[in-house]
Amino acid sequence: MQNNQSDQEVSLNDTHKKYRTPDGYTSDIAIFTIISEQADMYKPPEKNLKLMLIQRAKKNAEGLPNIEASKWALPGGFIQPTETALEAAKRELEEETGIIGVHIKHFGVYDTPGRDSRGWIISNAHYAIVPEIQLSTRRAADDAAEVELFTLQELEGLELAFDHRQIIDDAIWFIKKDMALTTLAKNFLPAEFVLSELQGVLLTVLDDPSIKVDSAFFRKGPTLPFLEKVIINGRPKKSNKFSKTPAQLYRFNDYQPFISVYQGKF
Amino acid sequence: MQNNQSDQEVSLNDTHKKYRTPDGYTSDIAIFTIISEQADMYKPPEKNLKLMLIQRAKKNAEGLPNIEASKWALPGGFIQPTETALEAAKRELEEETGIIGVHIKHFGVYDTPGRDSRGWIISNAHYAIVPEIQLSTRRAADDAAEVELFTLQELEGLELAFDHRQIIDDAIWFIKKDMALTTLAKNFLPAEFVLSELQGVLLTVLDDPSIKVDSAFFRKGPTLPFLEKVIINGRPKKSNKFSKTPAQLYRFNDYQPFISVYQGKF
DNA sequence: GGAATAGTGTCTCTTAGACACTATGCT
DNA sequence: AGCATAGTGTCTAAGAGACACTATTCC
Repeated sequence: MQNNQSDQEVSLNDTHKKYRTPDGYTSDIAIFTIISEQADMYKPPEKNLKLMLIQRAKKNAEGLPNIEASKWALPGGFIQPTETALEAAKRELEEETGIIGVHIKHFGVYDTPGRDSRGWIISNAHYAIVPEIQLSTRRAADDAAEVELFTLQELEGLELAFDHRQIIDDAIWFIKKDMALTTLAKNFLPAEFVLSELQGVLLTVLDDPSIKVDSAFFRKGPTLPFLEKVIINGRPKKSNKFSKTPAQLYRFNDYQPFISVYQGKF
Repeated sequence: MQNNQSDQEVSLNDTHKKYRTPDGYTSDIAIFTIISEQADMYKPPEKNLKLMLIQRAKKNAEGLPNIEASKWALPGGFIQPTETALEAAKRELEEETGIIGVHIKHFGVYDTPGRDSRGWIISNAHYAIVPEIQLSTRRAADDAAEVELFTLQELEGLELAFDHRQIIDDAIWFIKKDMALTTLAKNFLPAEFVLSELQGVLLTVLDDPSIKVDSAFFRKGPTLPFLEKVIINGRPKKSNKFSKTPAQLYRFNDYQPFISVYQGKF
């Protein structure tokens, strides 16, 4: 940080004669949510993965034409010297949506020379997972013209700012990988959920018989080491939220799965 | 980059009044190799994962006391505006060891305020995998007092500079994960190799019955979708390098495995 | 022949997945 | 009763892992 001028500082300044410093250090966030569209009562809803983007203003604060104006972009902003990129992402997520306490993960650095025509600007990319309720209520409050949720299909045709196409593609790849290999799915689910909910979340992103086929998934589910049945007063807790027949509620525990390609199936 | 002074540049400079820019943007590399110690002829050698570190000089170029002097550190240096962090890592790896064309992967950003007492310095961390021959020959040529290879055990007691303890711990974690989930192992092996070689590489980092137990590993090996037998003139190509009985040679193909915790074993 | 690594034959136990069936509770 | 979802019983095929065995080659 910018503290005492020791002789180390001098030697750093010396170094600076040879090495330029970046013109900006920013943090961008791909905010994902899964929107459930409840078709009927007692029916598992249609689930779709959506990404939140903002549309860049035509003019900047000084009334001058904005760069990459009216294109869609990831929310983000400059990182301050008193915070890490991840903290900046959390702060910006709160500023943008009012949401705190959700899962945010750093997944990459984008520093290709020329990626931003304004200068040498480095972006740390994160993805965040937000429960849909928090996001949709907030969205209504906000200026709806500028903030929008897009399905992965809708993203195809969109004009995106800077190298955000690449960042978004990478984000989607990371979210798929983490969904398959970690208990990331828990961030899309309430604390207690039913197996068909978990299945629905996984299917928004993964396409695998072991998930798609009910007989396989419902048999495997109860044995997964990172899931446990919710028991209350010694009796299994059940729910009717998506079916007439009461379904067992599950929750994630703290088990972190670790698997290997030299062992599994393909 | 530092090009024309357009009005975008002005607006950026405006922004700079509110947002400071970093004092340095660096790239660090954890250079790993697996050292084989051949006990006898016709015997699979002892393999050990080692990490290359450099010892920081007591004094800097101007003869002043160096910061974090005589502690061990990851090789690295400042990134230039004309290159990405990954390109800088490649360049620095070449400067440090003369090695080009090996596997380098970015795995994290370290930007906690105060991590470097000289200022706001951001480090991009990479790991690189280097075949041992290239590294050991080069090491002899270099100033051997400053560059050394350490086993993971030897790292425990070492005094490390800056936050490099954390970076190294993370690097080891990433290398384990990538070894288990991708075909990373190929970067530690010659193009054509024998199953026991692959097994030896995996065992330097992973501890799993499916790898450790010969009967499981040698049976699974030939069926792994990312491996193929080397066939020459319609005949399987075999080698005696580690055994009296000729052993089948394998190579990696381009298949990228993708597995899921909702399907496999634990 | 002895020794050491490579690889297979066979058995057991577990699991994925297919398919049919039962259970529950709303309308 | 009809219907939709939840979940189980049972079978088959495949795979993991244990164990014992064979194969190859050098000494």
